[in-house]
Parts: sequence; structure tokens; C-alpha cells
Amino acid sequence: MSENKGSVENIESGSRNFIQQIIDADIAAGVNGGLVHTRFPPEPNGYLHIGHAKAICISFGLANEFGGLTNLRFDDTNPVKEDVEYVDAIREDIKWLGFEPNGGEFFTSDYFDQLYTFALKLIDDGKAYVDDSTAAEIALQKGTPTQPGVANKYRDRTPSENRELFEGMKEGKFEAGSRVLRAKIDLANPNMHLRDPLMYRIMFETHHRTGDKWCIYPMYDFAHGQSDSIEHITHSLCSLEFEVHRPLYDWYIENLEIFPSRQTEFARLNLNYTVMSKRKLLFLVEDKSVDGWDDPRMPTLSGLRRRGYTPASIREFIDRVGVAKRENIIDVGLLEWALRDDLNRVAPRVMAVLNPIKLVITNYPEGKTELLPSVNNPEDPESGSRELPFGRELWMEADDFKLEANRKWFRLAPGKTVRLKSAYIVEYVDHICNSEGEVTEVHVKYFENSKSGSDTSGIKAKGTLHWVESSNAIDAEVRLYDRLFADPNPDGHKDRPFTDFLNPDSLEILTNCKLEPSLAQAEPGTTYQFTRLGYFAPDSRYSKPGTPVFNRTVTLRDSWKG
RNA sequence: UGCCCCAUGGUGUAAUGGUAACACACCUGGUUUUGGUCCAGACAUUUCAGGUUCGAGUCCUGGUGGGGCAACCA
Repeated sequence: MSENKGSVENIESGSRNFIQQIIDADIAAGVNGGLVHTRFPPEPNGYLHIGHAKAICISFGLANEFGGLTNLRFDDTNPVKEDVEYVDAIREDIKWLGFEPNGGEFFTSDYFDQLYTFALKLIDDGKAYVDDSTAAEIALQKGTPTQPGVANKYRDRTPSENRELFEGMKEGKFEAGSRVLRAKIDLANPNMHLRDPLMYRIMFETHHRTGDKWCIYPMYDFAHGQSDSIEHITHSLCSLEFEVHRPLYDWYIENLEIFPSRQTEFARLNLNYTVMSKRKLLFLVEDKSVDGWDDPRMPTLSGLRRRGYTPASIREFIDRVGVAKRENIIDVGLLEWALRDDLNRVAPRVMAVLNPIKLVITNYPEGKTELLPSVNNPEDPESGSRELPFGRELWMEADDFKLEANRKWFRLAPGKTVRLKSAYIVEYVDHICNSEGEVTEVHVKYFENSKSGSDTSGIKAKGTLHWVESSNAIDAEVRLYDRLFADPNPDGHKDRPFTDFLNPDSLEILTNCKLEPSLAQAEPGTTYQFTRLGYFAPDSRYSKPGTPVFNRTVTLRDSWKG
């Protein structure tokens, strides 16, 4: 379970975000007896993304902070868009993030009978009517933001007439789309949502939970607030786009005379170099631009999980981002910072060579091997150490050798001396090139008395290299990811679609990587640090015991300005 | 050209009428058997114009800029 108790900033400085202040005031005033009950209401029509993580952390986190409860409610009022596949994925993502719906799990469709009764009450009170107009006519009659709407003849129908027609709608007597139920509010209201909003439409569609029981389905506005009310949600937290819906949310609650849930809106999360809309993410999936909803480049929670992100790092990121009403675009670098911050503490260090060339220790005895201890995590003394096989022939990183180097080059080059991590200090002797002039082999000599942990050589090596002993190395595929989009705001271009800005180099597959033997059985769920390179996690789809496939989660910070 | 919301360093978020701060990014230096981590330091902020007040980032008025609203979507 999450240990989130508000943000780190809050704990350190005592500052409160505006929602916490609202709740503080409510509690002080004794509203709802001081109870805090929130809800997270996803529509099961797509996978959860990092933006939803903000909503989840806020609603679950706040309830947790105030000793309250949080409901998970699937907002399933539109059967043509929704699917159980998404219900299952959403459940899994929330659990993975570290939250438990301790108030219960519900579906808006659980309330279809109750909502129907609510509608009858408004009809009987003369506050709702059946409209036979077409969608186009209704749109026209609603007017525009600068022009008031006009009433049609159906608006004057009597409650009994409306009741009969609405019951007829429910019984399937009318064609899909032929009639709607509307609230009778104010066709001239400057808020378009109050211009006699639609409550019910006729749809002969099979619902993933209620099957064919219903052929009328409530609209969002006629379902959401009432569902909150039915569940006695005290604080209904949502994103800014619903701000103009709030007067309608309140109107239904007042006129139905039901539990007064209150809605508060905050700015949704935006990240640069990606898109954050289910519609656009779905497009990328269907377009095969990515390898499914959980492609490691996707901002979905399942994608981040497959990439190797930890739930703790995402929670930390959300805490750092804060809560306010201002539109924002967060630098993805902050997400990566939170990730490194967590992984640095918990990720086991291992040796892996991504672009291998041979490293031969000319004065090391042929056929000899020894086992050298190496710490698993210098940040965590309790993680202990493991033994690495060492021998005469090793793999080293091609990038760690350069023919011409200056004083600032700490790695191998003619005349240079380096430390092999957890092993010996070695000095350049020679190198071999292939026909294309590429270095394929580097020869060095080692200093026997420079062994890690018992170094009496007195030699100072500026650089330390990672390596893998050849005969024990295992082969692996490693996938290097870059940002999915090459533009910081792919959505922000008026005349060009966001797909124009897909980064063609967002995936690079390396097939000749050499890993230390302990990684042969690595399983998805653990993210490792490949020493000096970055953090890597076994791919949940392609990695198999014996033939590992690793995703690069994120590189190590690199302050070297070569 | 109607209504609603918003405006604080590069990016975010605080300051609740009383010295504008914190994090990330960037830049310097130190430590280091990861050019990682860690430590120290530097740079950098209230959209504009009026008004109220002893005192305004904060309150009021107006302007400017950004976002949202006219789906039988949520």
C-alpha cells in the first residue's frame, strides 16, 4: 500500500495545495461530519497513462491523508466505446501503482435503475421533457456561445405525456436516435451546458455488463454527479475541462435533492515530447506506430512498467509536480530524475557490454580464471556482493577505447591506464583493427598487485571500465529507447498532425550484447543498473530465460563533456 | 466576439496583506574503483496600467496573454 501522505514539499514546508486547503476548511466547518471520501472514475475505453497517475495519486492520496476512503468507479455509460479488456487493465495499473480502492469498486452501470428513477422524478416535477428533434435540430436550437438558444414545441409537453414517452423509450418502442430526454433548465443560459442538456439517448447496444437490459443510456452529466452522490463521495476531484459542467452537476443534485457531493477541478498533467490523450494513444496502437498500449515508449502506465519504471518513482514524480489550476507542461526530465533517484537506491548493479570489442590481457595466464567479488549496490550495504568470473579474454565497450585521446580522456587509449571495475588495473599495450579500420581488439597488461580490495600497486587510474569475461558471457538483445516524439509539443502545431513529429530513431535494437552470467535467468519486474550505462529491465513480452531481451529504462546521468 | 478558469525564475510549485522560497534543469568546484551517487556553491522569478493600504505576488478595476465551453463522448 502506498505511503503517500501528501507531497514531500508538504511534509518539509507545511505548505498545502489548494485542494488540501479546501478539505482542511471543510473539516474545520464540520462538513459531512469531517469525512473524506473520494473516487477515481475512469471510462474503460483505453489504458491509463501518466496523466491518470496524477488523478489517482491525488484522489487516493488525499483520502489516505485524511483517513478517508476512495472508490474505483468505472464510468461505463457508453456501450459502444467500452470494453472489459480495459476494465482489467485499469484495475491492474492502479494496483501496480500502489493503490487499493478501499471504498470499493463500482460501475456507473450499477446505478442505471436508480438513474432511471431520478429521471422520472425530474419529469414528474416538470423539469425534464422528451424531445423528438434530430441531433442537428437540437444543436441548432441550442444557439451558440454568443446567441441564446430557442425553445421548440416539445418543451411544453406535460409531465404525464413525457412520462409515457420516456417509458416508451425505455421499452424500446422508438428507434435509436429518434428521441432524447432533456432537462428543462434555461435555453438562454450563457453556460451552454445549462441549455436543456440531454439526459438520455436511445441506443440499441449491448452493454459489457448490463447486456441488452437497456436501450436507453444516460449521458455523462446525468450519471456522474448522481453516482458520486449515491456513493456519498464528499470530494469529487477532476480535471479543469469539467469546470463548466459544475453548475449542471450541482443543478442535478439540488433538484434531485440527494447527497451533496462537491466537485473540485485541478489542472491535468502534460508531459513534453509525448501526447496524453487516449484517442491519440489508441491511434498509435492501431496504426502500429508502437508495439501495443504497453510499448515501452508509451506514456501509459503499462508502457512505463514494461520500460522498467518503478511505481515509487511515478508517485514521487507526481508529488513533485504539485497540484494547481494552471495549465502546465512538465519536463519529462523530471520524471527521469524521479526514476533515477529511486533506481539508484534499489537497482542491483551488474556488468553488461552493449557494443563489445575484445580486451586481451596479454600477461594473464592462458586458461586461468578466478572469481572476483563485486558489490551489488554501493548505495545499499545490505545488498551484499556476488562473484564475477575473470580471465584473460574479456569483452569491453567499443566506446571505451579511442586511438587519439587527450588528458581529459579517462578511458583506454594508447598510453593510458584504467581500472577494470572490481578487478585489476590494466595498461594499454596494442590494438588490432579490421579491414575497415575499426578497432576489434585491445591488448593490455595487468598489474597483479592491483587487485580490487587488496591493491598495493600504488598506481592511480583515473577511469574505471566495466567488462564481461568472454567464456562465461551470455548473449542478449538490448533495446535502446529515445523519446517517441522529436518535438516537445507534438500536439501544439495547428496545421500539422502530431504523427508528423514521431521520432524515427525512438527504438534501436542491439543484438550482440554480452551480459554477466547472473543475468541469464533475469525476470521482468526487476530493473538493473548496467554499470556505467544506465538502468535496464527484462522485456515482459520478448525476454525468455536463456535468451534475455532487455529494455533500457533510462540512461545514467552523464556529465562528461567529451 | 458571450460565459468560465488561469497568469510567480528555463520548467513546475510555495509564500493565505509584512524579508519572494523549494525542487528539477543549467553552470562551478570537491569526493568517488560507475565521467553514477553524494557534498558545496553560482545563475535566475511576481504579465501590464491604475486603485485601496503604513505596507500588495496576494485585495479591487481595467487591459494583455493563455486555456476551456456550442458531441445523442467522457
